[in-house]
Amino acid sequence: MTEAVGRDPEAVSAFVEHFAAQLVEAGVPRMPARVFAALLASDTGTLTSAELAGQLRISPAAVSGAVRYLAQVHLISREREPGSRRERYRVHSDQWYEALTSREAIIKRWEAALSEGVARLGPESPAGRRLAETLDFFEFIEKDVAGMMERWRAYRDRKYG
Amino acid sequence: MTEAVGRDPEAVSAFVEHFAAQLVEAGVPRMPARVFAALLASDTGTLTSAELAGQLRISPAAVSGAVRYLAQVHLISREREPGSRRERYRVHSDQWYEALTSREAIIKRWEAALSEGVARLGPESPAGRRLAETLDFFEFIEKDVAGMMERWRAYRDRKYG
DNA sequence: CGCGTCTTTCACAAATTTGTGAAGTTACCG
DNA sequence: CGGTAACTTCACAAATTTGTGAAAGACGCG
Repeated sequence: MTEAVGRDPEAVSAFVEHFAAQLVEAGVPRMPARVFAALLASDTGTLTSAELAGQLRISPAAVSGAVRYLAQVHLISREREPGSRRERYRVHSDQWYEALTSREAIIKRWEAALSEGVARLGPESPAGRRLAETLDFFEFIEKDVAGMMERWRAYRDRKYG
Repeated sequence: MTEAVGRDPEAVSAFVEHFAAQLVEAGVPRMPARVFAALLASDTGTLTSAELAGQLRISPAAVSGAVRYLAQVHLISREREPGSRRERYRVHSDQWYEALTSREAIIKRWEAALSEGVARLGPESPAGRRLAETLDFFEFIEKDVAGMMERWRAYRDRKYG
């Protein structure tokens, strides 16, 4: 066993389950949420599949599924330990919140749907106008979020070096 | 039947189902998503329970459940038509995106969980530091989002009067 | 090149979620 | 004050999702 479990397994587990529960409420599937929280609470920010299975008391299959999900939405990356078929999963400690908050791909699809709606309903109809304004909002947000992340990085660099 | 169905029911329905599908993918339960999309695509921005049930081909019970959900997360408001037991549901056309994007309550709970995690794991441990920085991020975001909404309103007022 | 370990895939059982019909409640209207 | 239209609650059936064990697949190592 590596340092992964941390000094006080009880404390780690308490945090992992509690934080995961919040993510679940926000719409994240349960296993991915637990895996993600476990990674976040690990000292190195990385854990192997076996460590995750042991710590969370779930089957390797469940780890596999959760990890695939998290990688797909770019919340973690998978790296192969050289000289082993062991895989290491890592939180993108500097980027993961962007994935959680901006969700660019999803917004893009919203925009596409709205845009089509404007065309279908007619840009001059009251409903069409409402949709157009909504679309406008998302386009605005999308640009502004980029700036916000910029500001965050500046703030963080100043504070944490 | 009021103007609720719009000029081309086919077009309205196509948009409603398509947009709702995108919301569902983002984690919104199906019925609330459909009801919300229908309201968004209505000319007045309001529909009655009966209109929703008819247009979406769902039972009054389903409308009731969806509407309760949407009201709880402040995506719609319910108003009583004076002199009728009919209820009218309305999209908060100026505010609904804030509810969708900032999700303040959820972030608050994330912050609480993170804060507790920092305490439990120790602010000086590597994991504790990671959690602390994450918490910091959310606090930053929370403040900045307020500013972003401000900028949106200014932009919108200029453009739409 | 084949052994052993780690990971993924697959089919299924369990648990959860979803939407419905029907009964129950509320409150307008005569 | 009933009658009744409109909404809500409740219990349940259907559908979906979730996590598992078992088997198959990948791949480093000897």
